Amino acid sequence: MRRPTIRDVARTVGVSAQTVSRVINNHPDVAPDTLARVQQAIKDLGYAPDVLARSLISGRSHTIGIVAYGLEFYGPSRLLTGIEHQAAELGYSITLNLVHRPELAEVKHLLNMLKARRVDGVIWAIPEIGSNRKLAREISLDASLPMVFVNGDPTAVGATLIGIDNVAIGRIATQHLAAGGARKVGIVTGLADWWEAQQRVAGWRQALGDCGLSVEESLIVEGDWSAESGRQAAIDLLYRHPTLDAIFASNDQMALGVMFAAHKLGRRIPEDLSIVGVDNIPEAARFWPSLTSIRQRLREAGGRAVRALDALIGGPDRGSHDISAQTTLLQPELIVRASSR
Amino acid sequence: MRRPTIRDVARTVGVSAQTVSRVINNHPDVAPDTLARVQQAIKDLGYAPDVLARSLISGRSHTIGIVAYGLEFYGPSRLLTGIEHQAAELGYSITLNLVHRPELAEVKHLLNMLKARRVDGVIWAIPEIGSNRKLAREISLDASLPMVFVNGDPTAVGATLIGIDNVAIGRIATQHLAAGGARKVGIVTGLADWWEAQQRVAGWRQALGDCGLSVEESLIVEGDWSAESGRQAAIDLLYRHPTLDAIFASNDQMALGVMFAAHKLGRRIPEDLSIVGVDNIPEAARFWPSLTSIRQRLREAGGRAVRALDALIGGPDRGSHDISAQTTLLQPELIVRASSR
DNA sequence: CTGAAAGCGCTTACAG
DNA sequence: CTGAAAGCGCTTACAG
Repeated sequence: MRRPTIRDVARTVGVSAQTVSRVINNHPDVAPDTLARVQQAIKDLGYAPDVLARSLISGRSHTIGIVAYGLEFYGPSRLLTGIEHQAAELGYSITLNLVHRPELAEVKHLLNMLKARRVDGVIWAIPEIGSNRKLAREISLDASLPMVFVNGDPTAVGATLIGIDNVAIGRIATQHLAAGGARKVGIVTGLADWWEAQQRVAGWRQALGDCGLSVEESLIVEGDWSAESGRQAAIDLLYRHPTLDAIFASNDQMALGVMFAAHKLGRRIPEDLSIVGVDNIPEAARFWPSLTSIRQRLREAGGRAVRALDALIGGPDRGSHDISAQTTLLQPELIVRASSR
Repeated sequence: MRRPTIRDVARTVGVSAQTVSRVINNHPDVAPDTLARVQQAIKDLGYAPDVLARSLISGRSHTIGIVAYGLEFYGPSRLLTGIEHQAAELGYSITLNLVHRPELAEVKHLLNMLKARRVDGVIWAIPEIGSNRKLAREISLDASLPMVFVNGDPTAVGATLIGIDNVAIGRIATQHLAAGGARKVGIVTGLADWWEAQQRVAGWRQALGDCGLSVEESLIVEGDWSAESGRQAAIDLLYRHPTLDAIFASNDQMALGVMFAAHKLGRRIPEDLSIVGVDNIPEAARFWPSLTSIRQRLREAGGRAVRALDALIGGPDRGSHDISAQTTLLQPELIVRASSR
């Protein structure tokens, strides 16, 4: 009942284990007759090489470690889907590590575990909070563990990073609102310590400046990415600025909450209040009214991250290509619907 | 620059590798002085045992394989989060395999890969379509690979399964609508070949019968779980049955689409049309109007699946407990909001 | 309390 | 074209 080993195959055919190994690995120089008999035996016995034993000797596990966060959100889910898809295509398995609080303490422990599992590389896809990335980067360099970051500060020295241009997200959304005639544009940000949230605010500032609109700090309210926080933020904003005619919500869930508040307060969308969200989740088209949003190419970002990591790992001819750290920023795209003028 | 091995530690201290192994594994019978010196050396060198080598010899990888689907949906994401959380707690790593089309062909390939990776067990969380589960079950028995199924037909012989009572979901939703005075209750189903979708329809039928309401086949429209399909289905239903006063949508996304259609057609919610969804996604509370929905305890289902698998695998004293196949059905819960009378 | 030997399942030079 | 030997990093009996 034990799984058959390479030795079992060898015994069946009457050759050495070495010969079977050659067949498995498509080495040349196997007599056609031997080849056929070995292949037959492999089929008969249902033999499959033990990946663990192979990894032990080759030093490569063909596994990549994913450190991710907040799978209950749309963005991270899409990203993971993209990662898994591309990884499977390149022959990697994925070890998933979900982080609940992206804090310092866990970083070292996480990477130690991944190293002990001999992952070939790591994709670091938790938000940049405090110096957790810096630490991860240091450890990866120390251990010469290939690592690719997803999102976060692209100016971090020496790190390979695949990201979305979050400043552009804020800018595009705000420009669109201004172009539609908005004079006073509020913003509901994501959690303030998230890099992405900060960048979107920066884009909002830029665009207001460019359009000659005033930037008041009271136009900024922090949300926590949830619909409920969007609702509360909208109530705050509209109370502070009765003449507010547009709100940029940093994700679609919060935009939903903003809409809810607007309905409740009797503001017509988009006549009285224009609203733009971020993510372009599939449901956004069926919000009432349908939501103008910004599409991020998260699946593609995930796929690119894997390809970049694969290049760092070295592929078949390991180390032959010296890939220097590089940053890729994908551009977001505006999807106009009924919630904005 | 190479990772230190057990031999490096041994050499540093001046003992045998065997002694170091005893320290790592907390075996008794190590002289206190030796113990201390070995532990010091382990720290100094930053030694961590190679999980691969350990697995090779122990036959246990402390890794479980997850076969999942549709991470971009809320349900599967939550489930995976629950699985990962409990797995980490029990010391398992997770290998994630996303399936794009849950069809026959991939089953064998998938399980072969997982077996080659020497996973200790598998959680099978893709929808039951056709006989994909039967095949998976057979292979797992053949290979004596512990396997736990999530959702799907609980009457399948001999399989350990953690599920949600989907018939109850349909029944609770429909009873609630009837209790609110609905006389004609339409249903927007999920994809027809999904077990969950079928069960919810069955619950809807049961409840209509119990309440003495008529079950007409034209009250059933198939959706594909998306908001857009919900919108179209609602238009169909309201066209066929102008007197329809309630719609049960098999998930919240489709419920959102139903609401969209109702707004568009000028039906007031809930005065003219009551609506109930399923999943109770966080956004449901901020749909306009806020959506009555059915909560499934998916995170808990994930956690339970891991614990059940751990029991099958055998824990520390492997095989000492003979866990016979068993089924657990979690009960759903109605969350009443403004979309239903 | 401690060590020498064998082996988990495979692959990599090295002979022939 | 094929095989005997050594070894990847660890653990498991077996001696002492």
